[in-house]
Amino acid sequence: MKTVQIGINKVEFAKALADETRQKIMALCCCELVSVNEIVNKLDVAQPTVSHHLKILKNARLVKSERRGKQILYILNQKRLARGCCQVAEEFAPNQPLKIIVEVPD
Amino acid sequence: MKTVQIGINKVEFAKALADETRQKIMALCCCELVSVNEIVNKLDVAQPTVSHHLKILKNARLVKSERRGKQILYILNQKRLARGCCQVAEEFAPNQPLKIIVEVPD
DNA sequence: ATTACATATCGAAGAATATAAATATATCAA
DNA sequence: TTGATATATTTATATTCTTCGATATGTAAT
Repeated sequence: MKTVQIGINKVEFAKALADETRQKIMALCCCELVSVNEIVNKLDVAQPTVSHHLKILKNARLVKSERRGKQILYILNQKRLARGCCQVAEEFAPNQPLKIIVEVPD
Repeated sequence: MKTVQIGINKVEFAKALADETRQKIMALCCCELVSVNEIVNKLDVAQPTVSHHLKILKNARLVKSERRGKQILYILNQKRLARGCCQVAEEFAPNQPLKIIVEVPD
């Protein structure tokens, strides 16, 4: 059994979240595949800016992407986001009342 | 009935977490009251730097403080941290498998 | 091959942030 | 009140980050 990736860099994780524009992008792609242009059109920022933020999210593995024709579609990696949040909470708030997190298989 | 404070500013929350030094400080005061000097001595940063970071954490309500004599003691606000994490997860990862968070009263 | 379209990368400018030295404020002890 | 200690604030500097125009790369259609 190989171990692939243990944990998440909490600083990188938090930095990826720490921007208004990136949070807007995350909201847009949290639940469906969206193209870069769709994001550009819905936000008031230039295309290179969106690409830049997507790169940061990609490096933090918070989004996945796939090409469809000329477009590249992005979607949030919900699992990774949730794990990051849990990891931060467990690290810094270990005594919180009692938090039982159950992941039920499909 | 007065409403006091609904939710947490997710950008401010993430920004407060998005620094290596601040995460070290949070780790140091996550579970006990610590003085500024204790933090300074355990980290390799100057005292004004620590005060600066504590102020940011305080503004985000992620730490509480109280004076004891000449010292000011800080402690992480675990509840607020946990709520921030949950709020981020719920906002951006609403479809995560099945996450049951149960808070059991004392 | 050429053109059009979609996205990425480069480079520069400005804004925000982290850091620390110097100084101010507050508390305690003598 | 003076001196010592602890922390905060001010100020300056260096670094990092965000943004966008210009340009490059990649894909599809003709």
